[in-house]
Amino acid sequence: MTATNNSASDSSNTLMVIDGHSMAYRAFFALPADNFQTATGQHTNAVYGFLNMLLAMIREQQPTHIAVAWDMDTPTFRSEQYPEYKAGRDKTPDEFYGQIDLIKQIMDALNIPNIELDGYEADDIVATMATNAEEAGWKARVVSGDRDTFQLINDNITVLYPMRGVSELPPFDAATIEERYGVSPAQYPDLAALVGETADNLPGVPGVGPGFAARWIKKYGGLQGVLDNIDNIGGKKGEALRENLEAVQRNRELNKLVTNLELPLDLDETVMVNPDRNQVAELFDALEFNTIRDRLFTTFEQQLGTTEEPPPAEDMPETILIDEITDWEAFLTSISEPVSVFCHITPPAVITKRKIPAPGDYGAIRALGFATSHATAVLDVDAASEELGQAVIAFLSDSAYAKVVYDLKSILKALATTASSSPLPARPDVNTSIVGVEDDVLLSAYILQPDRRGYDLTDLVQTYLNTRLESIVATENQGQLELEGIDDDNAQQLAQYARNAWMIHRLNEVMGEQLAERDAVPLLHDLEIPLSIVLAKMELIGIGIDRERLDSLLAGFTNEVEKAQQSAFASIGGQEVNLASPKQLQTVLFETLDMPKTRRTKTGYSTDADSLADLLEKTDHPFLHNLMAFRDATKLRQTVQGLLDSIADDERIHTRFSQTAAATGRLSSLNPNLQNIPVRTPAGRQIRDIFVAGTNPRSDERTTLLTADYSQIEMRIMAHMSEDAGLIQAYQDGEDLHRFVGAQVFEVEPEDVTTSMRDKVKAMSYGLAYGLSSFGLSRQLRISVDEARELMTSYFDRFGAVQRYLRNVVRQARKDGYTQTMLGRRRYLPDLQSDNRQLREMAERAALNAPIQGSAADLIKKAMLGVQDRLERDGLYSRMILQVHDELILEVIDSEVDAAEQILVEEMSSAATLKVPLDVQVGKGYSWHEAAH
DNA sequence: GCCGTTACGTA
DNA sequence: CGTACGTAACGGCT
Repeated sequence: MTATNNSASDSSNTLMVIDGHSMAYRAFFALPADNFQTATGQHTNAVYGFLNMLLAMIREQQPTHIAVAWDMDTPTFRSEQYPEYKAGRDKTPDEFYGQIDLIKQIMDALNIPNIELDGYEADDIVATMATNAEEAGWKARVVSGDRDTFQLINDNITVLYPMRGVSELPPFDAATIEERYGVSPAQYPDLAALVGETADNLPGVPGVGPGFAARWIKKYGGLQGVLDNIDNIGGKKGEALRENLEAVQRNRELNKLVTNLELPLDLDETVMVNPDRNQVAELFDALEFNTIRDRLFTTFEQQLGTTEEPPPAEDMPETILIDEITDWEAFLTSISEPVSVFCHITPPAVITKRKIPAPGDYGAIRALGFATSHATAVLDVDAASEELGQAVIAFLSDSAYAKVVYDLKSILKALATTASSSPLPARPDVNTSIVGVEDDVLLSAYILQPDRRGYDLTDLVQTYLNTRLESIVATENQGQLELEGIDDDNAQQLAQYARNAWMIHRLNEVMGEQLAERDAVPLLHDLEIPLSIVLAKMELIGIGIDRERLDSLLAGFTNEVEKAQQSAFASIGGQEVNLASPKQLQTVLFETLDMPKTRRTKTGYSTDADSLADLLEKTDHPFLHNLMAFRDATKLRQTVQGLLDSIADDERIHTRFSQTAAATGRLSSLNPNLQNIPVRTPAGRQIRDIFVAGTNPRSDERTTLLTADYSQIEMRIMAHMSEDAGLIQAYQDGEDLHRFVGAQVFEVEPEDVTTSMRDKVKAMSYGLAYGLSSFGLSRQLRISVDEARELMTSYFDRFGAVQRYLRNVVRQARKDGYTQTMLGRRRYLPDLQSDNRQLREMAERAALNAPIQGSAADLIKKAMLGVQDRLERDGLYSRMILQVHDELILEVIDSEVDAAEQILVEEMSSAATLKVPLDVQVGKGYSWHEAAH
């Protein structure tokens, strides 16, 4: 965007210049600070109010140019002339702290200049700019809560003055001033000088208000006239005027705004341009601003004349439409480098009632875009001949052609299930459907930035290429199909797919370089990409479900919910409240029943399980017991209902493993989440019992579930990384770790370690990797903070290397800016440098945990590749179906149980060679519950 | 309908 | 005032 249409003489230009501090301060008092706080305690009410005001002003005033003027902390000519100037003001509230700086950062991101000038106030900058604008033949709009700016008003300059907080900013023109004060704008400072300005600590003439002052000014034509006739003014007020003559003259000098400052930038440089979306997104993420984000972009787009034209694909080679086999052959022969392939996958059907994708539906590939550095092409699958379809399939499975894709796993799944009637018939063999994938830019982005929130192609293009992809087509990671910004014309849609392929091509170039720089290429090539293929298989296979038992569980839990609810109502005298509403519960517990207050939350007092347990101890009220039973039962019912809704047509559940969700490198599971199926309570374990061994398509044999989990993987990784001799010895000797540690810490013989001792050191050991504090430990163990502190001290006395390691992890992370796992997976933690203590300490705990949790994730991912490879190479029919962080679940046919078990143990325990053994425990059974050991 | 909050399941 | 996740319900907002 250039300023070509905004030359300095253009009379259609409107400059909006804002007195930043004045507006921020108004916004601060207009919105409750308590309601605008980030998780880390930074207040944002002034920032939010300011932005809202800014957007409203852009919409209403439609400026072509914007600038924000700021006061500096340094003395001004006014304070030098009159030291009491602005003295005696109330102290700025603590909650205001930091908000000015945030606003300035946002202005930077919006490419709106922040202007400040040593020795002058924002007002003077505002005055100079408005005057300059007028001289250039522009209009000017001054946004300020300082009435001194009224003196600037004329035909071309209007002041927008905040009323009712910052929600209304009516324009003040000459008529408004005349009407309100009875003087012209030019005379307003005369009036103000007589009346005085409390806010600036400028007393005027006692007893003289705006009314009298206006009358004098009218009569004598201005302050000068008043002073010339000072002896003709009678009465007490005349007397007072004569006595305060100096103050009035001083006031008039001080409230005169400077209009001829040397500014650090030209008017033209305030032209509105597009915001830096990345910077805005980053700031808004930190500020937890979500709804205002779109409003901001829309406002800017509308004001700037809608669309940013430049197609994101500068330098993009011309696109050819492939609709004949000869086109395809010509395209192929021209290729001498990896081909970027974009697959347009129709989104799966959605169950409208619950807004979830239909279980087991992975969509179909309807179009493909292709790109290399010198060619782009697009192919409409529906319009393709069978011959052309076959040619594409051959290309995809040909390892001679290297490929770059976005979201390999989704493509493999769609390809595996596309209807056989399509020119692109189903390619159920995930091993061969696409071969030669050199990069999946989705996975590359994850490795480069594992704590991003979204990895939509649009977002990646924005971040890495700094361009916009107007609309792109949905895949698994994007959610929905929307083609905004282009018309229905099929050709245009197809062109978009080619552009997407081109973007993938360019992303690959940029990201490939970054990955190479940080030696992360093996992590992509040898771990994440092959894992994507394994995960695609696991998702396609799914896990067997005993629907009948699940149905009866639902009935049982529903019944329990009902019973608990009735008892709960009965125990509070028949009052019917919504037990699922924390708000209503608060009323019952803390008002009706007048129970002691619990932990504070944002909206009142906590009613979580811990708090209820505390209350039960204190009050022994039956309502609490019933409420807890209700909570338990609803949670279980909800889990069961969720599972029932996710059963696919093959009577199995196909969870989706997200490979890009967890910042530490772990997988996550969704739709449904099979990584949080209950296991601790008997009722919960009933749910594990409905996950069963199902039928194997290649065998008539009976099947069994085999589970294998790493024993204390994170503790072992800590022992390995810290090289703590005691811990390593204990693991090598195969001792009961917690008993061993307990014996050391409490200085008793291992056989004399009591359950209570063991529990304490166990909690401590587990807590270590999370950055547990003595306070946290005391809470968890329900012991005093002193006792917890003693426990920690004697723990670290015995295992000093662990403490040194943990400290060192944080220190190194602070130095490097990131942590690293055993396979070199990085997590960047900029907050380690934050001034905000809460933020910084959170980052420190994350730094502590990330290498441990992340290395464990690395290990099991590596093990999964090993297990899958062995199963296939050994020709087994058994299949890996689930991963739950430190556990793998296989569905094996009975004749392969021993072989599969051996593979699991071997591959999992050899995933890495540590200074301690990697113990793997295996269990088998018909159900997941039975297979637990 | 969207979104933040609260609550709770897992490793 | 212990890390990492996903899901669901409520209730205020648009």
